[in-house]
Amino acid sequence: MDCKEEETLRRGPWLEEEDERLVKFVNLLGERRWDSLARVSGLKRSGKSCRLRWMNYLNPNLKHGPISQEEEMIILELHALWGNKWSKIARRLPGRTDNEIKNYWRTNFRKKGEAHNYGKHKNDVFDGDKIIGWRGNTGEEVLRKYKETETTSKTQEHDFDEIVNKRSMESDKETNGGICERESFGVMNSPYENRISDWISEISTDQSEANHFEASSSCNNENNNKNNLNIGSWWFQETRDFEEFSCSLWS
DNA sequence: AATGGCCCCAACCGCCGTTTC
DNA sequence: AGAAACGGCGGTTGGGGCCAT
Repeated sequence: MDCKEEETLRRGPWLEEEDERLVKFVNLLGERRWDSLARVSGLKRSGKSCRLRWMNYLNPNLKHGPISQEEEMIILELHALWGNKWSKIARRLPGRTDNEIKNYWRTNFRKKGEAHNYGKHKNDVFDGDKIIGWRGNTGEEVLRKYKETETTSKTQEHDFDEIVNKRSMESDKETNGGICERESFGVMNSPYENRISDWISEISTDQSEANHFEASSSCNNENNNKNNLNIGSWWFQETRDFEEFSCSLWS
């Protein structure tokens, strides 16, 4: 990225239309090569900025809303165990980001002292130094909830990885427009997330329509027909101007 | 109503490890 | 093998909103 380009990079809060564009391109290109994605999308943002926006806000796998008591407990326990390993802690909390946990920790515990809130709740029950009841939960309940979360986390990671791997293996015979149905994990609920979900559906529809158009307009060419059934190929094997294509998505 | 202080959180920064060429 | 690009991570900052005065 040259100096001239750097000068024109946008910073600060993301606009809704930028979000929309980023979602479209992440779903087309995948969550990787962020610098390239930033370039071809026409977004005047750095690759890092795009990645961060996706990872911390736009990713439909994210859970928005307040941290639950169980999550808070897990954060406390894991922070005691691992320290400021926010990403490591985040992996144990499905749908939460390292940034979110970091902010939550700083807001709720750092100033007050890590153990300050731990044991101050009216429902916390102690046996000497050991907490045996946490905010109305028995020790067994807390442990069970933690283990459930751990299992859910692993299951979701596994399910998603499996889909990604499957998609990777099937890349030569793609039939679903390259869109990974993340909402199938049941973690989309806010209006904004629903909106994003709509965008994703739009892309899928756009691709299907485009695919159909290409298939019908080039019926004289058998090879083209084969390629046109492959949506991933349709987007990228053609020698079309990607910038031009990106502008059409932006409008 | 104005304002100052505080809180929250999105976004940025810089460093470092990993991957790619 | 080495350099460059990329991606991940933890720390920091800045702005908007809320609340007390």
